[in-house]
Amino acid sequence: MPIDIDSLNPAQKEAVLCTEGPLLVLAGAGSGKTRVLTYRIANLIENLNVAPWRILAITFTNKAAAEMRERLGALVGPAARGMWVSTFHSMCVRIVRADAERLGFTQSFTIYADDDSKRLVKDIMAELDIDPKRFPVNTLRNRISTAKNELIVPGDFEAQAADPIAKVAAKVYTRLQERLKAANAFDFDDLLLYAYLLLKNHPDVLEAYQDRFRYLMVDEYQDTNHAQYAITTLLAAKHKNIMVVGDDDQSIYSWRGADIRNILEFETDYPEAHTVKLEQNYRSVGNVLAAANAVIANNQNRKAKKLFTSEEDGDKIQVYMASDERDEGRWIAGEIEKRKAEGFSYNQIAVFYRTNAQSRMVEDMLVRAGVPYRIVGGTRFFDRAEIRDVLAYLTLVVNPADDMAAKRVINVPKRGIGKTTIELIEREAREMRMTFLEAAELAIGNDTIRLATRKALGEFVGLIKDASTYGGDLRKVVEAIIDKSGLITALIAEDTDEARGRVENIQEFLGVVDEFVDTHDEGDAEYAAPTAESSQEEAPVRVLRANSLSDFVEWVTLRTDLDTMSEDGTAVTLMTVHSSKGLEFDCVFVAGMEETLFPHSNSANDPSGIEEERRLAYVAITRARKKLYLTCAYARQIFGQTMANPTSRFISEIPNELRQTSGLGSSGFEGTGWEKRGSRKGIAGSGTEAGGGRVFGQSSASGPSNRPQRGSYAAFTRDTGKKAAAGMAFAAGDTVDHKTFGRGKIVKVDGDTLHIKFSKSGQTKKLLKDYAPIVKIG
DNA sequence: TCCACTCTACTTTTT
DNA sequence: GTAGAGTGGA
Repeated sequence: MPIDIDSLNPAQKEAVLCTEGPLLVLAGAGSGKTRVLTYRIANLIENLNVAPWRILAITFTNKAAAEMRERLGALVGPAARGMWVSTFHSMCVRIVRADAERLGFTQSFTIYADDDSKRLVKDIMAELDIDPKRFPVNTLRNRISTAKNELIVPGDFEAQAADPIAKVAAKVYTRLQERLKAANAFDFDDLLLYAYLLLKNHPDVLEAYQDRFRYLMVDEYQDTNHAQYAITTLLAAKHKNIMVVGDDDQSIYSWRGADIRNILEFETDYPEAHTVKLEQNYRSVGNVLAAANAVIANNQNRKAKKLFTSEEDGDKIQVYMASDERDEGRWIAGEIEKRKAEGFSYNQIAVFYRTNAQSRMVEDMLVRAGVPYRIVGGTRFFDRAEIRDVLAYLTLVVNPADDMAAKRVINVPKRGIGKTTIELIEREAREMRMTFLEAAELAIGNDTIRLATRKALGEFVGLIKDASTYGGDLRKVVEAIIDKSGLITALIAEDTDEARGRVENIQEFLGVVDEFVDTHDEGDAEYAAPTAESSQEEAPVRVLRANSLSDFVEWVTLRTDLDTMSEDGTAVTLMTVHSSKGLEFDCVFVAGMEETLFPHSNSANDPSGIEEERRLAYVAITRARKKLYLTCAYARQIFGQTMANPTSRFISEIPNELRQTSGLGSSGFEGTGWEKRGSRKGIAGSGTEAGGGRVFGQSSASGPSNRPQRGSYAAFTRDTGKKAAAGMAFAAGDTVDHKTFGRGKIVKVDGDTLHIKFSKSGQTKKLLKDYAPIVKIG
């Protein structure tokens, strides 16, 4: 299939045809950089006869990788399969896995997701007797993470630790690495760190990769941190065929260690580098682009460039000043409906916000307006307790040395193995230098423990051991493990809506298994890492096998909700500005455009912080193809307190003639309808009979069945006149449903105070009728 | 050992 | 306003 290079503009063409030597592509937002990347690869394969497996393309998200693979498939057909198109993290897993023994790990290592590693750090702090009040877990973790991203190993970190926090962090860091190694596990940062160390310290390994990958391409280069920079530099050192694509104006991850200098100084690193600027924007209408240019022009530290378009001007940027966040959400919902009536699809509309916490009110208002939506990020599917439990079981089967996983589920569901027993096992494990699971097995014969507990231990250990012998169909294996774990049985026994929701989530998880099996069949494009021993001409071998539990666990740990964002179903997309990078929508709303929120107060103090916030604003604006809305609220509840903050400077940085302002009392919304009714949560619930849609706010732990992703919008249809609790009449004898306490009966009404006896707890509580999240159901 | 209640800190962004 | 940790009672 010949590729049509003439369809590219001159700058794009230049980037595609410049295949040898270092190349820096400065690609403005919407300038067709993915097209350039894919065409460049296709050109290498089709016209220059480069073997696909000599090409390495690195992206930041799995979604971007998948998209690129798909586009390449369309351009070059099956040849695309031999290529490594992956994220930094999955590439590093592959590299590290191939030579795990050299790093002191075994091939069956597992990866600690964020909360696992946090638990581990807490554990270590307890072990080292560190006061979490003086040294907050997250502060220490950030220090350690930064160190790892800077490729500083514990020894060096300890040596250069100056302040008290660093000294403590150094101790924790040292112990953390020991514990991780003992658990045969890596955390996210370790994947990069160890991949680097492997390449750095083993010249034979490095050479194998250098010879294998003659052409390197790195997307979103502005977001690379030092470790990623060092890895690519090593890989490219021999042949110097490295192309990096990025936009310094879209660098929004410096807090995560991304170093904008990597892109700004590319030309210093490679003096012979060729540079191409892509400045024609094919995405946005003129006014949107002009607004973006105007905002970003306020940044000092950037490479000069100015995007242009041949599109028409389009509508002005709409600025809406709401009275508060409720009004803001309501207005957004109303505008969405108007655009929908004009023919926009919900799929092409997105609402962005700076912080996840803001999503609540927007969600609430969309629910009330009957607008279907899906949330990307925030309380993530894979972070839900029940899903993490299932994952812990699977992880433990793959890697029995994973102590965090073992401790997580040894008493989930409840088996009567309590704190005392767990501490005993831990002590034993430490003294005998064995894994937690081994120590647990040993404890079965320990007659200082109650017989019932020992029996439970035996069952638990037995179930993990048995599970490792299961074979065959992956889905069957996973189902069997879940079944034997007793998780579902226990949840069903709970017999609450919440538990039913959790069961649903676990069932949905099985759908994820199917997805893995489906996407890792014949058409898969993942190939084995070369090891130092393997000959470089060896035919590539696929490594992510569709029927392998360990491969599934790896895949699932490295994926995020963003990757799961399904296209099916029609719904408005809600997400943080950060998650929006790389996406585009016809119609974009950015909520919360106020000082202290956006720019966020945490960034207000230093100029570089403000510049990053401004880049974030730039990213948000440039996602819009046709229509852009910026909204702010005069007053907003932050932390339960009402705050009034001035309008974001980013709004005033947009020239007056490009924007159109409305709001603040002008729309006559006062007391007109559904948006005013009731307290924020729970009131819109349309009854709570089994199967009825509960519409309680999407709080992470309490509403497992409320996750509005993946097409489950049934619960989010328009609320047809259920009364709010405020103003609702209650009488003794009424049955009500409470958001957290479940069903209860009103035993007494005392003015505004309701005395409700809840059947689940058997307790009687006093609740205020206007504020309690309750619905009358009979 | 488990449960329920109280208190506190939290909210920037995530591969 | 809320999730998580910590505490004390059953």
